[in-house]
Amino acid sequence: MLPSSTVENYLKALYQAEATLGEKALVPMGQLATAVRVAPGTATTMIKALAESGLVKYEPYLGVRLSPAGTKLAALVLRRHRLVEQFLVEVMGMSWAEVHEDAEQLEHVVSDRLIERMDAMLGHPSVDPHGDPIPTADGDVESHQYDSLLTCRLRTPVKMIRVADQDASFLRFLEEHNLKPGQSIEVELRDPAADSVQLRTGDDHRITIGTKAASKLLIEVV
Amino acid sequence: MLPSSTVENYLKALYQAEATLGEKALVPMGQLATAVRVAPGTATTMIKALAESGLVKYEPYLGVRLSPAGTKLAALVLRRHRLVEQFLVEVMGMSWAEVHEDAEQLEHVVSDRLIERMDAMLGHPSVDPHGDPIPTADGDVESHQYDSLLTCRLRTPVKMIRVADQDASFLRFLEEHNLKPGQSIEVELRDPAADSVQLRTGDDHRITIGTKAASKLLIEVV
DNA sequence: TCCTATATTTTGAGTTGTCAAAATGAAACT
DNA sequence: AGTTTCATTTTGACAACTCAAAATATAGGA
Ligand SMILES: [Mn+2]
Ligand SMILES: [Mn+2]
Ligand SMILES: [Mn+2]
Ligand SMILES: [Mn+2]
Repeated sequence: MLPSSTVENYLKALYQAEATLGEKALVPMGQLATAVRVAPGTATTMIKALAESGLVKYEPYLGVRLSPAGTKLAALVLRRHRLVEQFLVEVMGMSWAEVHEDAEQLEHVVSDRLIERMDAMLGHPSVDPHGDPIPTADGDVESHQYDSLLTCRLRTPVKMIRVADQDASFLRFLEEHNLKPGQSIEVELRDPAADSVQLRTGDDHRITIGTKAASKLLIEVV
Repeated sequence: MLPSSTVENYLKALYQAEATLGEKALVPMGQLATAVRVAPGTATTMIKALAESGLVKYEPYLGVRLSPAGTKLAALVLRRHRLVEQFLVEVMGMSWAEVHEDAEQLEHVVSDRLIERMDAMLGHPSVDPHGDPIPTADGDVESHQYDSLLTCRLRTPVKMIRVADQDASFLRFLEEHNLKPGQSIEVELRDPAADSVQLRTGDDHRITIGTKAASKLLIEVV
């Protein structure tokens, strides 16, 4: 049985939760329910079924973890999602702020044939428009641990790598200020009292953003 | 409530059945059930629900017909289907023989934004790769009545316009012999006893096909 | 240890879409 | 008119997914 879109969404949510929570941690049911926008009891029911079919390991009252099979399936959904996003931006000229919603649906219906065609047309990209890594067709991902503009050293040239947030208005804001993967940046000042971070971008613009926003902008020292 | 994929498939099937059956005729439940690949009783249940929501007119024991609202909805599904097919062929370089299956799924999830973007990239095409007309965004279609290679005059130059069959292996066969919309053709001979039709194509190839196949190739006198 | 706040599971129910098989209607043929 | 045939509808059931609200478990504080 090939997984329904619903199942794919649960698996993908778990995969992404595990990625931010750390490998060994169990994902709490509440968090999963929130992620897939469903009542807590609904998530419990679904997870028991997924455990039954071997896609997750379920520990009542503690949480869930993907099994190896579930992890692979989730990675393939993520591969489709990200390749579609990259395609919508690079080939169809859509804004990186608006591709997420479309990809959320398309990820469940694009065939292998189609997704591999997109991959080829894009020259086998390793990251999507937001800098998120694209899993291979076998489900392997290269996952780095990046610093953010909140944690990196001050007055040190860094390069933006990835945005860890899909919110459309946030992405539009970033686009307006040229804060996209590849951009060179320096953090000039952090003001904990003001909850703010002052940046200078490679094209010599100054912007001040909140610490929450800064933590979403992942970077690498040049 | 926006229609589910299931509802969209029923509406589209009705639309296409009405097109071949003739405007005023009711579509028999059996034919509809076959088209959407469902048991007869299932179609009855579904149609009663659609009648309830005003998308079809249902005459028990006689058949169904789309309401104006249902007709418009169906035309928009068909618009998405055909624009997607055209996109897959023209932009993604896929074969016209393999795009139907993908379009069958994509037609239910491509957003308005995305479909209009495709339409623009393709230069607002009026037909899809099989020569089927693409409805406008308001649901209007230009529907001609074409002769086929089975009904046209012998030894008279005609131009191929449309293939009235989506079967992949048939389409591959046609592709192999360059029998695509736009191709010039002449029917040299029809042999009712042999159930065959002999053709000469514009690029001077001779092919003999069955009458059933010939009836699927729609043409226009040059 | 007892109590309380919070997360999780259970229960009962509803929706959508489906089938197989029985019942029924319409039509066609003696 | 009576009977057979075929399409259609009805019935009863099930699978997948969901919710609200009640019941229960866990963990942290008193
Ligand atoms: Mn999704
Ligand atoms: Mn992304
Ligand atoms: Mn479809
Ligand atoms: Mn077509």
